Amino acid sequence: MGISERKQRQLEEVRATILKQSWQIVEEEGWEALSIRKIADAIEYSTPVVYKHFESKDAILEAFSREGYDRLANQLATAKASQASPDKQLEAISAAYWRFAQEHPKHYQIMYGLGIPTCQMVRDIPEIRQVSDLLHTAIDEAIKSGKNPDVDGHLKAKTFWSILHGLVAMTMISAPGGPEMARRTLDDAVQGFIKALLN
Amino acid sequence: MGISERKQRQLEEVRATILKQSWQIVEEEGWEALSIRKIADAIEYSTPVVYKHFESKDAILEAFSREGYDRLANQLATAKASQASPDKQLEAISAAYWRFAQEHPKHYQIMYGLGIPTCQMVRDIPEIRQVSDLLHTAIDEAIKSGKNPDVDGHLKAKTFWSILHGLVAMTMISAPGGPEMARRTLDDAVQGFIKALLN
DNA sequence: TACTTTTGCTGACAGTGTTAGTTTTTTATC
DNA sequence: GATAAAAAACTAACACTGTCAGCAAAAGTA
Repeated sequence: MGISERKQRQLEEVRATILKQSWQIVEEEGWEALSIRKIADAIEYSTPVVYKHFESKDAILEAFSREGYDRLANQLATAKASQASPDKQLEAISAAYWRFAQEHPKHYQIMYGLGIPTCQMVRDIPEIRQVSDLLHTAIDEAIKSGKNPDVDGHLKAKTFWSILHGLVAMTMISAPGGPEMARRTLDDAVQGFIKALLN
Repeated sequence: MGISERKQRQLEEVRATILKQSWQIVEEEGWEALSIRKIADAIEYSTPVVYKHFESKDAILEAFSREGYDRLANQLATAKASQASPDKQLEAISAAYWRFAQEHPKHYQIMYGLGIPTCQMVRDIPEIRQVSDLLHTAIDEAIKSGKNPDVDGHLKAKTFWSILHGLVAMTMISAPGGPEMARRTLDDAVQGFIKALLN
């Protein structure tokens, strides 16, 4: 009965090929150039085959969005683990966040809907929780280690995330002065935030 | 020879109607629902007429983007003028920035390409300079009034703008806890920023 | 081999931005 | 007022898009 297993394998193989070829199109021509027909052409199947694996084009975008959040969470986690003190951890996290956006701009764009029509419901993608939780715990730990342990961690986590995203987004849409200037801006903002956080 | 003047007037009238009807479509159905054919239908002309007034759909989007930056600049200017001390001015500016995004979310979306395919070249829209200049002078004045007059104004202005945009963008794409929570986050971040700015 | 199920393809629908070519309307001249 | 010239607007198409119903082909089962 290994026959249905082979079918299963082939099915997932096609699914993987769809994602792989889609990604190549996105990297080469950008998100707006990604179309179902182009995907079908690349995987050498007809268009309805794509719909056997993904309910809609939005579902494909969502898959990449999830993948992006997953990778981001991992990179933030290793960055956090690389440091001992909570304030150094926050610095490492912000650096990793920035690096992720620089190295995977296409991913970042769908994740945050920067200039491309995003799949709605970005919010309830479960992979986002990983990132959210990580930031929250990092902030909470930093607060505990600071001189003012009764600040609102939820509020501070939101602020932190907003600062990070704000700088990345502004850099992506205006992109002047190269990433050098933006990187210095990020460091400045994060330093100020941490200082205020720890009192 | 008032005949060509009347023509001119009629021409600009049609142009204004295009923008007006387009805006109504956007408000009612969102940016992704705005199409040339729908505009043509609304203004009761055929599609090529739209192209007599706007080179492309992107040009229409750009017009709204410019309008948005123009209004934002005005609102920030009056907010700034409402306060005397530089730190209060920064507070007023951030509040006005927030208010603009809340009251004109559709405008904000094209201006910063949040989830909609933006006209590229967002950066060299001249109206942006108004906003940019205003923020820079406000920051510079605050720096002069502070205890540390040799901090990098350009850097701080970028940070300030990024914080503002970051909070607005995060609120728009995730939109949890209502604007109440986000507003508190903004106040917190801005307070921290101003404190660090003035030393 | 005959039947059934799965799989994939063709072709269509309704929509998009954009433009070439043609018709209608308006203007100026006689 | 009729007529030729210029301006304006329209029709129809091209090349796309996401999506899906209906049909042909291949694969599995008996």
